[in-house]
Amino acid sequence: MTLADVARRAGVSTSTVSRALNGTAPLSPATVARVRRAVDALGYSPHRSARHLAGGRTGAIAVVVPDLTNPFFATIARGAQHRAHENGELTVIADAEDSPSAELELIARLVPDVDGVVLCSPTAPTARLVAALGSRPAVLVNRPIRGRASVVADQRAAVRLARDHLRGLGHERIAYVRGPAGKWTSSARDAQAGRLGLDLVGPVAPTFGGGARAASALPRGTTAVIAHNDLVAVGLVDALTSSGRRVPEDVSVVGCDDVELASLVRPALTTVRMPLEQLGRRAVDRLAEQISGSGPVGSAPTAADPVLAVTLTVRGSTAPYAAGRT
Amino acid sequence: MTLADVARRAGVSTSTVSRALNGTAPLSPATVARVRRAVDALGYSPHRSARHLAGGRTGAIAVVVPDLTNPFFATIARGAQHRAHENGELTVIADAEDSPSAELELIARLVPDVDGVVLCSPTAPTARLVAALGSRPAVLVNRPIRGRASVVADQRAAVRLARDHLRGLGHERIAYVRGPAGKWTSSARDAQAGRLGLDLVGPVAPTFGGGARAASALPRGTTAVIAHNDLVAVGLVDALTSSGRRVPEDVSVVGCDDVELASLVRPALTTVRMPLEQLGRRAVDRLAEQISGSGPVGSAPTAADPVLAVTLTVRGSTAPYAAGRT
DNA sequence: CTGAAAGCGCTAACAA
DNA sequence: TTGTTAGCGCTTTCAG
Repeated sequence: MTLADVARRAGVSTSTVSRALNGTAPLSPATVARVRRAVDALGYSPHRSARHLAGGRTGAIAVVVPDLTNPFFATIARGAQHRAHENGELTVIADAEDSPSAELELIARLVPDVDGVVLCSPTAPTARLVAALGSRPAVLVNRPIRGRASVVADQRAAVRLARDHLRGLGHERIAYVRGPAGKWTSSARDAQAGRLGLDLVGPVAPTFGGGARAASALPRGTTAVIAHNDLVAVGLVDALTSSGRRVPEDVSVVGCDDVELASLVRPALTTVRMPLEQLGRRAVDRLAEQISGSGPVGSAPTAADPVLAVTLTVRGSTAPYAAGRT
Repeated sequence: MTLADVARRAGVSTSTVSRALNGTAPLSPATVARVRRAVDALGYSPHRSARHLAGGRTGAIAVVVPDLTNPFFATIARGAQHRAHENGELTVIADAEDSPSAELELIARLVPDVDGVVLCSPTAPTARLVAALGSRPAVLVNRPIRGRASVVADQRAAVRLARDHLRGLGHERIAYVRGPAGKWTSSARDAQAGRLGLDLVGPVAPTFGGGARAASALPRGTTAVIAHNDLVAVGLVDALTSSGRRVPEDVSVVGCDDVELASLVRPALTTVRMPLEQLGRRAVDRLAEQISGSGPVGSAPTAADPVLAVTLTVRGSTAPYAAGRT
């Protein structure tokens, strides 16, 4: 089943079929219809490699995540794959196993075989990334780099939402546990926390253990704390609990990301939900623009980088501040 | 950078370079060495699509998982990618989003572009899978199908390990919460539970809610329960706890899979650890055999299907049975 | 053991 | 608006 078969069946030349399928040149509607009919009469589907070799698109995009076993990233990848699928593009999801060098290697390996790349929270140095990407279509997720397209979740709103919730509950001494220095999401959230006048704690590792560590570093008088992410929040709650302080009666805790874990622990975690699947979808949309886009792609993003809204999910780990009561 | 460049540099023909690189024909060691030197002097790397188009391998394999956001599957995928990478093959990880039809569609879409496919716990009907795979190299993970290669974790040992642990602790009335009918892992575990004479409960959905439901269906006098998986176990513990029964003082609970969650909840879950990454690696190994293997691949697995060992991770959710005491 | 030549299926000038 | 003609980079007969 090749282009030639279709051409024969439709009574036109192979180039006409090619053009009809790719919209590469103006064709008479009649011809297009005839070709289209032949195509699905024959159940034809183009040969990806042939198309690629001949200088066309590969019809595939790559999505690189730092840690596939982290549902946070897996969900973004899912959103991306979903959207790409709708566009008829194949998606190659690749796992960098939390290694910057593996990440770079993956990119290098994938780039020749796809039309574009989506990079989720890449961990490699900016300069390296820029070099690896060259002028290829690419979109960064949650890690803006000048001159390249990106899509991010609203980190400032995340911290603000958590703070406002706590304030509304009557809390005044609110601590914020910082995430690992160097990660964009950390810096973005940390900066906002500082701006908001929260008591900064950490940075700590973005893990359960990190949360435990943070628990013992809380300023005296703290009645509420916002953690850099859910895992830290859970570790924090655990440490707090085993040191005799009750959550939420004695201290309220808010997480960030709303991973599944947050709804499974007791008390369930109040947390900020990130639009994960949407991040993936938007990234693919932006990538599609670049791929089909005109001009020297890669260097000049066509539109403003979208900042996606986040929302607060209130659960059992937060309660009104009531000194003396309960 | 093409084959021709290498050929020129090495002073041989392109076909010789091709043969040297693929070991397709007997070549004098001297020639091979010369070619090899030229290759890495030039930093040459073959053009995947060209190679594919010309009838060679694509140098890529696909790994299809039913739910990428489930760390259980993501970890298997990681193992697979890791090993494939070592073999110099590119890995395409794809997410079926828990839809059997999407799964089938993915397979159909990927199969023409890869040398082989690894299917993790596929959810589509056997007949459909067989049809979709045709005679292409493929390996099934945790879902044996006659006539196709597969690699599985030892489900029987999993239940046995849990039972023995509980027995050793003095428990005699042990319940087993069954997973969803139709899944291979469920049936394998359920059958073993029956064989072992445990009190069967369920089946319930493999979720937190399923565990909660199971809690109220436990036979009177039950002092220990083994759940189909960790999520169910956690839901079970939660329901038990809120109905006033303490874990592990009143009833011991054992999960299965040892996902991260198991170590994060309180009490932490005693559970059976599955060799996830190893499953992925072995699957790729078996796939590699088929791909390079002789004979009509796909129909006659070359070796016996491996059954990988599992281990028990003891944590806080289990304790000795001591009627009357503590 | 090695070279020459013929495509694989498709796209992209270049004509018409 | 459409057809003709070259290849893309590689593998593979077929000679030698």
